[in-house]
Amino acid sequence: MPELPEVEVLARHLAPRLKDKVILDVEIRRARVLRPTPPKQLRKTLRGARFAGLTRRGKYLVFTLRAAGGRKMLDLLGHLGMSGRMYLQPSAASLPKHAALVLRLGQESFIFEDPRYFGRLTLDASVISALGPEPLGDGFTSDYLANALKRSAQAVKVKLLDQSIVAGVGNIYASEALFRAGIPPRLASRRLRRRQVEQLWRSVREVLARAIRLGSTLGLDWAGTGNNDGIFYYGRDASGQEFFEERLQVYDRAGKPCYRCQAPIKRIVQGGRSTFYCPHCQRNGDAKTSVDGSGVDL
DNA sequence: CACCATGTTCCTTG
DNA sequence: CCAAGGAACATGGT
Repeated sequence: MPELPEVEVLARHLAPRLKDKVILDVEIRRARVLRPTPPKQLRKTLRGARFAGLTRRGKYLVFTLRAAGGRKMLDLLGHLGMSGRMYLQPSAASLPKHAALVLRLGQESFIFEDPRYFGRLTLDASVISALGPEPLGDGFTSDYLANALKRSAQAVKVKLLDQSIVAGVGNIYASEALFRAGIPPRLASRRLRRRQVEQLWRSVREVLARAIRLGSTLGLDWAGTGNNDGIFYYGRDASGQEFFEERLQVYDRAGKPCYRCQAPIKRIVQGGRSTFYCPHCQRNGDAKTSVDGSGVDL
């Protein structure tokens, strides 16, 4: 379930529930997700530690813990990969099939499950330093983006997925942001005009901010027992209806009519990943390409 | 059976 | 040295 908005909503959800909880025991069921931390070290470090804070950086969760007994603080890094989930459940409940790691907190247990085991929960925080600025933070300006794009011949869509340029944009919101900005995904990033960079910069922020807002109001079922399993790309509301208040405009809509112009949405492959776009709304003409250039709306 | 999937990392090629 | 492309990771859904 991962991209910046989902991770952000998850962090907000978990933070107050984990605060001050003590890790009584650690069950490692798939050591692969700890990489590169050795299981023994993780167990020793976490046992007796107390949750102090939870933040997000890019698509990573950063759990801050106070080490057992001492005043030493440590960071535990979480990443959901493609299919990961993290949630609390009653300790007596049975574990999901693909539980990778369980932290026993008393009445409740913290579960990290991930069918594909691409996700991570590790003491190695080195990856964080390679991340670009937070798209919703002050470090991400249109000047910064212009500079980051200006020398590369790589397609702008591929560039948006580069976590060292901006942290947290994934395959879904990259397509969404380009649609909103009216920019063709195959355009070489160095070919963007200044106005397009500006629109892209704004669109990235708007698309992510809207998704966070949507996810914050859904009443998600983090354990995945119901319809709303914490993924809010797709999903249904309480009555089983697909909720569709202006959600995804192009992603996974190949062949369906563009909401803006009715032209069929196209799917192409870039860097081995699907890209969806509207061939009519996202042309490189100079004129009125922006789908929505109005309010900043954060 | 075939193909697709929200992500990252490693290896090869140019 | 760097940029770009592709495979690998592992499982499930359609």
